[in-house]
Amino acid sequence: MRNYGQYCPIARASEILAERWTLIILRDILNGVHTFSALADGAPGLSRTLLSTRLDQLQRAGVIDISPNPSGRGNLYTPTEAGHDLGPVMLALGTWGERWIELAPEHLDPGVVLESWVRQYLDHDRLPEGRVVVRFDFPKLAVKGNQLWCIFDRSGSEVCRTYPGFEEDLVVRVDARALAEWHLGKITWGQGHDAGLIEVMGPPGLAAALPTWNKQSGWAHIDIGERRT
Amino acid sequence: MRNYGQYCPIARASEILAERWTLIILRDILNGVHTFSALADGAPGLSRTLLSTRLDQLQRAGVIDISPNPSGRGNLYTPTEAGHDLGPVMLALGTWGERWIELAPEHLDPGVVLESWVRQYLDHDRLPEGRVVVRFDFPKLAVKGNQLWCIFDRSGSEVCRTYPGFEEDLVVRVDARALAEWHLGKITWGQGHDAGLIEVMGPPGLAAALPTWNKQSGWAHIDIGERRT
DNA sequence: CAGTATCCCTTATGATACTG
DNA sequence: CAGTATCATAAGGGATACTG
Repeated sequence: MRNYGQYCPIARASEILAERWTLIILRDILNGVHTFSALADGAPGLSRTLLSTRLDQLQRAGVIDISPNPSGRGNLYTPTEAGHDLGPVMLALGTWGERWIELAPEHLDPGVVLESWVRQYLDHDRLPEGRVVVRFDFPKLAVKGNQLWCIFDRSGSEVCRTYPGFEEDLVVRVDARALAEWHLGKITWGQGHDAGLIEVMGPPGLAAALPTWNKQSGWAHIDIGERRT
Repeated sequence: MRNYGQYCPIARASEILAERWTLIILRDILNGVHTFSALADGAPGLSRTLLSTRLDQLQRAGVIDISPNPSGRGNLYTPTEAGHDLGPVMLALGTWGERWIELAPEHLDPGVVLESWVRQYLDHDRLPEGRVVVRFDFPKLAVKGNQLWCIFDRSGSEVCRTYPGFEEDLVVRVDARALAEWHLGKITWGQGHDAGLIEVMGPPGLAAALPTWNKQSGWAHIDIGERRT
């Protein structure tokens, strides 16, 4: 049953929002991700079929608009006013999640960690001129998938799962959890470094610059000290 | 895939909360509904099997406690501290739902409307001594299921789908939407009455008392005037 | 009564192939 | 590339029967 039959506002909202992937997609749209492919890239594990279905449902529910992309092909998926108004819901949900749901190994897909970095936390204005290619080694993982590349570029950065063909400027040996906690504002880069969880190899200037290319996470302020899980 | 693989707090929270029925069940538990049967009654359409599964998941996620019911048989399902802390999430979600999701006919199961009345909005302290039996006729509906009974009693009220065997003290002809909107604080009883959507037959004193047995809805203050759906 | 195990079916979803 | 239609499959969920 897709319908709860309840007039309660929580039930009405849940009919639309409490579906698999829906909130993830909406989070990204609200964060400025507006194209089909970019949404797909940000959610590995979500099939394009299902993404298409969800976007349809959100449009019919009046939460997003779908309009042809003026520049380039395809559509643009943008929040309606109702969609924008989901901000407080996202904030409440994320605040709760950060406080109460422990960061478990299954939350630490390194590809997602790097994608998030590039999409959410990277401050392109702080990047140096030109292209910086960084290889990330995740030593804790099985050999398959323990190496990823990031291409940092003011005009658009991206994550590659295979050698991108450009020479590596830096190599970073890093624990996926440390990287995630750094993004979340739980630890500083220096703390990760001192704990031996982050190690950067390459030109010292560039190595020192890497952690400065970031914006502050919106979740950093949440106090999980009170948590008793 | 049950897991999003994402460290983002919204994703972590969604893994647990964004499942079918989960928020409905949690809403009820947070509202003081603590037994299996009462939870099942409050969610027609939810099978006991699934309810059982969801309660299990919520316990494992640390959102509720399950403990033997000291009085009576069965268990008590109560919020943990993490569960209590969902209050703001529920509030944000309900506020959004009330503002943006129109009350459609499929939200107006009259059984649910009456159940909600009895469970959420009824102020037992204001009930008169003894038992008051009220039949509700929902004239807009097909013959099947258009009559329901409520037994109002200080020691516990309930909804019956068949004639409960007690003589009716009042008969109410009512539009399900009007009743729901009254509960939500969108209209007053008098407005519903004047619009011909609520009609009470029976002793005038009792008829006048009926709408005074209520508590104020928590959603009443939400301004949907700005909504543009 | 208060659940839970089992079985079976429906629905949801992923893979693939396809189209503008 | 940006999706969408089709189909096979897996997962989710309901009915029933069962247990303390």
